[in-house]
Amino acid sequence: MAATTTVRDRTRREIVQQAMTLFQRDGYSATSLQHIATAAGCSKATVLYHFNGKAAVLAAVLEPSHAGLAEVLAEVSQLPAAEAQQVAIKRFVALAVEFRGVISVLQEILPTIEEMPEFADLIGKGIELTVIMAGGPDDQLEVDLAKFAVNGLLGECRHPGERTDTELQALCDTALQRLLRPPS
Amino acid sequence: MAATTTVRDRTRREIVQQAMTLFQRDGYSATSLQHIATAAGCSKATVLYHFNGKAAVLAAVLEPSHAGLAEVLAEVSQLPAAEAQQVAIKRFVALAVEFRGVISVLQEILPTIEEMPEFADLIGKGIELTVIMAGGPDDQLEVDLAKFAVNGLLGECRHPGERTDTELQALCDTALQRLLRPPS
DNA sequence: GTCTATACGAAGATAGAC
DNA sequence: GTCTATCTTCGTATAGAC
Repeated sequence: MAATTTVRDRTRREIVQQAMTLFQRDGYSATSLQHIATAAGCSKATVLYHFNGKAAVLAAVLEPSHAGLAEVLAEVSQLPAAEAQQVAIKRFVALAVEFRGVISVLQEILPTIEEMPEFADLIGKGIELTVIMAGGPDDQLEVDLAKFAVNGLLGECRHPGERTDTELQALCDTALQRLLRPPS
Repeated sequence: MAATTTVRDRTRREIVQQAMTLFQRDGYSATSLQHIATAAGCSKATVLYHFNGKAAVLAAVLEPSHAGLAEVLAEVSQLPAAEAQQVAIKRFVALAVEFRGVISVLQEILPTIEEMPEFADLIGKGIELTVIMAGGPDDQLEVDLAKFAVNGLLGECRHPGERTDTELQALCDTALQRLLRPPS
């Protein structure tokens, strides 16, 4: 009941794939369900049969990065605090570079995220990892600086093509090293 | 022909005032012309008589911060490079704190800014000041870190009410001091 | 000069035929 | 599962009252 590729699955995947491309190129709000449907070769109603609204399409687009974040968080949570911080920073930068294409979409919807319960868990996990990168929740200044670093990093991940993955990684590493200090 | 407060001026100001409140509370794209008109006590068409579209309303909302940015830029441009950097950082943080309320709106529209010529100058001036904060255009790494810092700062200016202006200023000062180094 | 009334195309979303 | 037809609301535009 699992490994067979149904028509349903193929259509779904095509919609997600085309939506991801359009969201990255034109932005989330500038991309209509009609655009997605046309690119995927189906009708608007078909998109809404597979996904419970435009936000659900976005949730599907973000799912791989969500899963990656959850995996990093689970791994880091089992380490002692001092070690966890360094590993979290390294893993987070790698994650941001890997999914840099969809990060601009995340930035765009952030102001209106409150009314999108689809993304509450994604945002929550992001905050959890941010606290770990700050070396724990005790030093409020370091937590704030970690949030500052995350915002800077997300902003830098936009502008696709301006930088190679290697260059982006180097820049983010430098910035986070300057910003985040281990607790003394 | 100048100092008299016409009905026109009063209506215009009311529209801008209400639009600012709604943009900050609900986001730019989630705020309709109808919402603005109702809050301002007039009709949708009246809003469009005074402003040439929704983007023009936003431009009016952002005008004070735009003017502040232009003033800082003009002032800093006349200083020698080494001194300009420090002054630019100080002034930019103060500017961000002063206009923290509208910054989330700026962040929201950034992905679609290309199709909004109304804001080309605002964005351009922001980039100019960023380069100055980096200590000049020569060291690409420092320029990138300055952009990184600006993104982090803009992100922190959201969440109204979480921090006082003083706390926000202290945080941004610390972050920019850690991130940006004077050229050696 | 300032506003109300009305109309148009496109958006997200739903109902129902096949 | 996929479609056409339809609904509501959006941003935008214009005609015309005062």
